[in-house]
Amino acid sequence: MKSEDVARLAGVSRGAVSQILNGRGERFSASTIERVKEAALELDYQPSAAGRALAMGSSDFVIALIPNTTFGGNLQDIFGAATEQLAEQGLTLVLRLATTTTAALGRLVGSMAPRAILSLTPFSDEERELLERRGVRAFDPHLASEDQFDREIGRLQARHLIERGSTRLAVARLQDARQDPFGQGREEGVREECRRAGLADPDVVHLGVDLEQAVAALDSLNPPGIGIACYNDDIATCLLSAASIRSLEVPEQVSIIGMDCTPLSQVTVPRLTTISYDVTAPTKNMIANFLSVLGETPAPDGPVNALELELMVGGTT
Amino acid sequence: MKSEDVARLAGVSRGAVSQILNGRGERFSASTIERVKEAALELDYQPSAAGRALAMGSSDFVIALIPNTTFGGNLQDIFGAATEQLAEQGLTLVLRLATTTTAALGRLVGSMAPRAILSLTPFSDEERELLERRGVRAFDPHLASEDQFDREIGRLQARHLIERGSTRLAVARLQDARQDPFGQGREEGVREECRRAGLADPDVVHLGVDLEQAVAALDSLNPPGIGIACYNDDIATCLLSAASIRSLEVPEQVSIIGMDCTPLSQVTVPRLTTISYDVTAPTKNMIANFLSVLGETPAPDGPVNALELELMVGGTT
DNA sequence: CTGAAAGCGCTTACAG
DNA sequence: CTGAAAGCGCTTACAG
Repeated sequence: MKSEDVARLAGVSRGAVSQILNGRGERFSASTIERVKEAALELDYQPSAAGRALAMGSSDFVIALIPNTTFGGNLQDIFGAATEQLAEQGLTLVLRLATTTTAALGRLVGSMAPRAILSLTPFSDEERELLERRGVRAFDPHLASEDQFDREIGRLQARHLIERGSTRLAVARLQDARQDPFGQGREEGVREECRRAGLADPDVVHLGVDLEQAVAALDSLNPPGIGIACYNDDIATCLLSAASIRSLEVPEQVSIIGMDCTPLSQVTVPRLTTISYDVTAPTKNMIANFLSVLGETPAPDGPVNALELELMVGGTT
Repeated sequence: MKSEDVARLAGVSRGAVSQILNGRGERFSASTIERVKEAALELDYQPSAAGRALAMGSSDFVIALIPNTTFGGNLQDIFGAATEQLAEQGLTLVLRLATTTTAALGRLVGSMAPRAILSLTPFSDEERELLERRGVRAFDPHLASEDQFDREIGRLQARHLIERGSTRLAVARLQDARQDPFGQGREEGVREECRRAGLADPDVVHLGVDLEQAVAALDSLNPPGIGIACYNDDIATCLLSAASIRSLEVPEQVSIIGMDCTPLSQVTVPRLTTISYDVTAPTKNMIANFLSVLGETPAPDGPVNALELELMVGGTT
């Protein structure tokens, strides 16, 4: 099914088909336009992505890079809508696992010639420079300052723990450094609040989702009398189990606050205190941003940098 | 950076560059081959995907369809290795959210002309037929019988509960039918084992990851004295919390078995009894299968249909 | 053993 | 208002 077939059925040239189907057909008569569109529909014509890309110098692909990190929302929530919005603009959203090296990213965009590339995590300077050099538009959640954002999360956790009476804080980070990209910023946020409140610097423990590790980590913090700001809800849940094993009362002897507000975090006993953060929001902003840059949609109205954090007070603080 | 640049630098024609870089350059002298390869490296030459696709009639893309369902493994585990294996064959693996309609699938393959399409869930007959008609190779985990597989899981859960002394069984499925594609088969597996053991048919409850629902569901099963086979570990964890809220002893008064062996399921108190299933295995099989069909790799040795289920006995049964 | 030419399906100036 | 032609970057018969 090529454009020639459509042209023949509609009784026009291939050029006309192209113009009309791409919305640049003002100069054709209404009846011609109608005929061509019907022919395309009739034949279920799908323009060849390769043909278009070659002629236009860049493909209709938009690449979304998926980071290694696990994160709150599931892909469907994040990219389901975007896939369709972009399809309406004639663009094809494809997902790729985040490349490990900048060189690999170069190969990817070199061969695909995507219209744009989106990333759920900020691009490095090196990547950004490469993409610019190759003329590929790059978009990332691009918070005012990613680091600032993580600090804010840490501060929020710490403030809440302190409000609830903790006088000794700790930070529980992930053992696997690859999964812990935000740990540093959050730790600093907690430290800041400790100082502001005149408390000692927080102890820091690293652990995975593992009960033995959690018990060891908890022991090392010398409970009772500790408030723990956790990297995520999974870690918080582990520590909650560890407290139960050590027969420590939560929140009286050990306070715990998580991050993400995962579904499971809300079914623990007691229910976990955590911070809810809508991952889909910044992504939606990113997509809206991208579409507006394409000039095909009005600019997004909401501020891109809003920190949509909500404290969910449960029974662990 | 086009093949012409490489040709010029190496002092050969574009055709020669193409042949040599694609491994069909036996007929050229070793020194020519060397020169061309060096020139390509030197210029960091990336063949245009569009150019290749147009000339060859099909692109180098391999599409992997990601289902809506949440499932055990994370994407990185499942597709990280595959991305690289395919890259070695010159193929580009891209991920797409599973299309909602067969028509959308048709548009996708129509425009992308992928070399093959993989799906984590079996293709429907309609989809399979469409893909065949379009000449796109389709691969799915393609278990001996998907349904058979789910039955086996249900049976395994039920047998274990019965072994452990449960004389009254129940099945806990997901409330959201879209997330519950395997529920029916598993329920039947449980029912089968009940009959075989001379027990009454299992009660069936539907719930989401929600504590209130879990408590209500548990109440409706008239504990104590019930063994519950759960759709997944999240549901099992919910019910475990519900039992705690109702002060029911686990496993003495309520037995619970999950499915998936998620990390969090192994840090509950008591630790959840569940079934571990390596999602990456069938996917690896699928990829190996695909590569062998490409004729570029020896056929996979392992049986594709092995049911890699392992009972993980914890403290809830 | 190597190069020149045609063609893949599309779009876009350009000529009528 | 419409069509014929050139060109996008590649591969593949084919001619030398």
